[in-house]
Amino acid sequence: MSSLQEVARRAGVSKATASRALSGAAHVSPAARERVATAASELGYVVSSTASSLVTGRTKNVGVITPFINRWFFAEVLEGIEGALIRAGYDLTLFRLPSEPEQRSRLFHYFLVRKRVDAIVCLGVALTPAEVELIHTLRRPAVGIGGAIPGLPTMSIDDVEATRLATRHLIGLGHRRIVHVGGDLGEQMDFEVHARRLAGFRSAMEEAGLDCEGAFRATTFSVPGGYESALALLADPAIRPTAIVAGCDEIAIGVITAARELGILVPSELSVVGIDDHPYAPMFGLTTVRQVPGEQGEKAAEMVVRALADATDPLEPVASEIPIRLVVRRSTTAPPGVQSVR
Amino acid sequence: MSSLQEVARRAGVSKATASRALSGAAHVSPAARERVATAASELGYVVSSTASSLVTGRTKNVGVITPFINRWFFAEVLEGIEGALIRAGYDLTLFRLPSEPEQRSRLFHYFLVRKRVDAIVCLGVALTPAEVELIHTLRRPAVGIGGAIPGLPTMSIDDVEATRLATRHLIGLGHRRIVHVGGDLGEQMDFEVHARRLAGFRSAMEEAGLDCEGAFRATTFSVPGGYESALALLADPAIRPTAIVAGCDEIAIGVITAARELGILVPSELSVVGIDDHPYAPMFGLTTVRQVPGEQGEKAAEMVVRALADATDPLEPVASEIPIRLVVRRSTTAPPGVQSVR
DNA sequence: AGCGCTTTCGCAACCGGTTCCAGCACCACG
DNA sequence: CGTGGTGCTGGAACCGGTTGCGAAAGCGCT
Repeated sequence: MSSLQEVARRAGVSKATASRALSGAAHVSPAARERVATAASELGYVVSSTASSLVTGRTKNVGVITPFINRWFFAEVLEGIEGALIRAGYDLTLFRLPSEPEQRSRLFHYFLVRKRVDAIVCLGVALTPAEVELIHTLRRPAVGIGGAIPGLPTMSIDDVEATRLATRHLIGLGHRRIVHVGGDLGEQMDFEVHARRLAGFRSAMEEAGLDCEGAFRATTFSVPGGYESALALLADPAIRPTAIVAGCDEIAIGVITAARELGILVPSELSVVGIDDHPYAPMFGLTTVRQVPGEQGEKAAEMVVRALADATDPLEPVASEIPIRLVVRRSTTAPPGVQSVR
Repeated sequence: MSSLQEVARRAGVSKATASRALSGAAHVSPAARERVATAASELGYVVSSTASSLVTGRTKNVGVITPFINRWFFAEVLEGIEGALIRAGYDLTLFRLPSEPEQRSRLFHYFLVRKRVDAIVCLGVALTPAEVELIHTLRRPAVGIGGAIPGLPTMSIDDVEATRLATRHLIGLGHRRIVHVGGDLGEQMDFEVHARRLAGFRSAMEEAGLDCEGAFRATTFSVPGGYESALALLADPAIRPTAIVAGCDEIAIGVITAARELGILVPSELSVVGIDDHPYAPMFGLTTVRQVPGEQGEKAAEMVVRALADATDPLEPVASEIPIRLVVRRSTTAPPGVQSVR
């Protein structure tokens, strides 16, 4: 528990020189630098981060705000962020976004405003204009993940394009009766992912001249959600679609499970496409639109780190879109009675 | 961005009084307290946590070390910890445990030793005696989750008892040919959960006079792991067991999926028990041994917070075991040809 | 009214670094 | 040999709070 003072004394130099020697770059003679280094290691000296950040104003700490931790996408992004931050020498302080507005504003003002974090990563959180404003006046680098935030750089996939890709794939195979089982528009997260994925589905359907009437089923973004929804949807052969575009892979897996339970063969009687390329997708042979959340987290973290390192160049408030691509597996084929095109 | 100095000036008192007034308890007249409070709120004053912790030595920050973020158990515990910490006014700094020993020791010495965190929660990390020693000499409260750590208080379930419960349930139903599909002993985590769950299985089998020879299949702790393993295990009717004890619910779900794919009826031809009571368990009608990871995290966090609040009473280094219980659903019944006992 | 006690308040010394600025030694050059 | 410059170094002033200690003020008591 030794202080810089003691290191300096042991090395026979002043606190100032010791500080310069340890922080690397400065005008310090090689001899002095050497003596300080050995003194420090002999004493097991570690700089006090609080003292250091009090004077520099930098905490070497990045705050991450997210509504969920225990969901695949979020946990995966978090891992990506964590890795990139540690690599750059930053700690990660985790905040779960409170749902009550009052708590939320307290989080922003109390925890983020004051010297606790150097920068902010907002994961799956659509900031209000006032919050963006606050971040700007504090001159803290910030980046969003999961959707565009006006005034802030963001990383996300193009959700509209994702379902469009999936839907076009099915249409291309010859499907006409397609249903989208997606997230409930009412209980969606801050970002309008659910609405955007529905929009992509609609766009592809309309582009092919297909009717979207009744072609959307809302459910929760989970395996049981897809399962329940599919049980209801597939029970009646009269209205049964030949293909389903799921809002995410977990829903898709629920759908496949329900289909199997009802004795409906996938893909010969029912094609299913998901979005995500979840680790479980290969096992179900799920055709899906691939995104890599960990990569998004990593890129976002690297952005703030870069901005922190080079204060001269503030982050451009642009919405970057991570490329996605369709991964075709065994869960999709031509509809019954239609010759496979390929 | 106002300082205490300015608040004091505006309230017409000294820095000292202002500090005392804001921190609540002290000998400050109601009038002065009031004036300081309004001055602070008018200026939007927020105390600088770095300055404050420099002098007090407390950071109001708890470090959590974990090897994984994106696994059900870990993410769930993390949520529990986060909630409890925020409620107590603490921040949570997240560290993923590096696998390289050198990085690991750097994490302990550099990040944890020095004023960055007041306390430590080790999630799924078995500390070495040296690490425990270090924590003790630094007098930092610490608690482990996921298994017992000598010298430290820990929260976990009794893993041996968990599989024993599950196995006894099957034996009670009349099963004799039971296989345990569990975690690979080689690639297990720091704690010997896999080995302990296997031990519980063995103990129940032996207690009933059943042979354990070849009754264990190692796989990864995931749905695909259980799926692959079950495909291989169930393919040959000659060796097919009548029941499977899965190392966790995800494995169990993989097993059920594989069984369905092979046309094996669950539970009439194959009973399956899991451990966890994963959110997906009800959908698969999975009989399982219930644990609530979020609760474990919450309790652990509350323990360190309590220790932090009351320094006089250091944490007893005892291993607390969270109660577990069997939740019977539809995936288990008497084996084929045996009359149901119940 | 005088005394002692309690409460309230301000001064100043910290906490442990970083960094500005001035001093100093030493070198090269004219 | 004097002078200007360069490279190291140390003193000291911060950063923004907390807290021990003594002074001052307020109070009840004899």
